[in-house]
Amino acid sequence: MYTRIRIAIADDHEIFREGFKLLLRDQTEAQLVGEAENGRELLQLVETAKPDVVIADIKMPVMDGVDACRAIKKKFPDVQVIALSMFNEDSLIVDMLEAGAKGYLLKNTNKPELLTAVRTVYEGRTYYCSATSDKLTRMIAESKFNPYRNQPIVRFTPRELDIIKLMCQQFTSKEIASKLDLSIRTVESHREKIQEKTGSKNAIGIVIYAIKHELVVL
Amino acid sequence: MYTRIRIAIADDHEIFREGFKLLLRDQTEAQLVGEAENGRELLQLVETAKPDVVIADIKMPVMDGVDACRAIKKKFPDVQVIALSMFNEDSLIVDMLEAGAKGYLLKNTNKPELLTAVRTVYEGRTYYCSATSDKLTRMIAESKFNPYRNQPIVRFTPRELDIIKLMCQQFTSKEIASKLDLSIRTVESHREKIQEKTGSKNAIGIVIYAIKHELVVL
DNA sequence: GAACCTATCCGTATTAATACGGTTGTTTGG
DNA sequence: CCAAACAACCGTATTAATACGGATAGGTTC
Repeated sequence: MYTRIRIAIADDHEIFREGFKLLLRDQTEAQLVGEAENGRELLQLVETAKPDVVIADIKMPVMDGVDACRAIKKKFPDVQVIALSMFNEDSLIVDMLEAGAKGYLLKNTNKPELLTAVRTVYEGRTYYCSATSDKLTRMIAESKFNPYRNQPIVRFTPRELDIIKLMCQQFTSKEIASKLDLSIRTVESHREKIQEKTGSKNAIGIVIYAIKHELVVL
Repeated sequence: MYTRIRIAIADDHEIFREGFKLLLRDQTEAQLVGEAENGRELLQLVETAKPDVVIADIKMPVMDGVDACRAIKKKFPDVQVIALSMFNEDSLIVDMLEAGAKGYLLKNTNKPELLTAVRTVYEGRTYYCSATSDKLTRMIAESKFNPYRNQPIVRFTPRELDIIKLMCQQFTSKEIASKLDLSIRTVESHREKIQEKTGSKNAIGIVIYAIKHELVVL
């Protein structure tokens, strides 16, 4: 093998980028050709460094991994994207695959798996870590994910985000209503809407969703 | 400077260990002399590799960072410990400092900060990242942390852990009672107790506590 | 401009969560 | 061995959260 696979990495945490750098040392199959702190930087990087494979965190400031992936696949369809995430979450997986990612890794991955993933997507196939693979199987089995009908895209209104954040601070609907100068019922309506959007059963589900999707900082 | 500071690192995630490895390369001040996946391994490592400074994750399988730190400080009082955590959480900070840690870093640290922390604790002083430092200031200001009176150690009974885990799965008290074959009231009593122990206002507080303290896996 | 969508808002009824109070049995430290 | 502490359990009363239903205003599409 005389051409090494060119890799670019995007993650807002330096420690993760460094971790990947080291995982990619001392082997001849792939080489790191650039790193980015967010989606926008990643786009420039793809343009200049011409990587074969991009490993991108899903949650990043400025531009997240989903949008970056979409933009990359539009402009450079031959660049393969591997999504990187803390959580093995249904909607995150679907979002990234929908955006064109060909791989999905959790952040507790290791060197052999990383190289396998890189090699696999470079060869045009898909690679999912075992937990994600299991999730996908279950999603299809439960028909939660129907490939013929697009999954609704969850987006929150400013008011909904206000309420999610305050909920995560353990404020009751009454307290939130008072803070935002609304009727309690209005706050409760928003909560119902959020519950529906997140597929939650109750407030706890909303909070867990918010944490997994980094809508709030712990 | 002819003696480099000897560092050992303990974290159950390979990617973090690799990240730290790389952060410690290309500089002459410190050198990594060993790595461990959990507290027990770390203890052996300290014995054999004789590090000056240990950087330890708080949450690890087999033996956590708090217990490992305590054991290290007991047997090797000259070894300085820097705690490493995802969260800037009051009780985690207090636990580690109580166990004898001289530094506290969040996992989104960077190379200069890491080296500063290592250098500082090596010189016998303490280093807290700015967020932790702020927390400590606030804790003292609010007298939440009274250095003359030990903070109560929070431990959960098996039943309480059962209930915490089921709560995080969005089960209601009624459902939990049914699953565990208890009265609803019993479950509710446990919840009250947990709320008290965690200093939470409601169920949401319990869930956030559980996530921060890794009592549950997301 | 009519039909549609959606964010924001709110009332009523039901169910769940919480506050306060208490019993029993076990473990533990003096 | 006794007192104290605590785990596990439950009843009653109050407050909060949720289900179901609907109103209004602003923007978009056809």
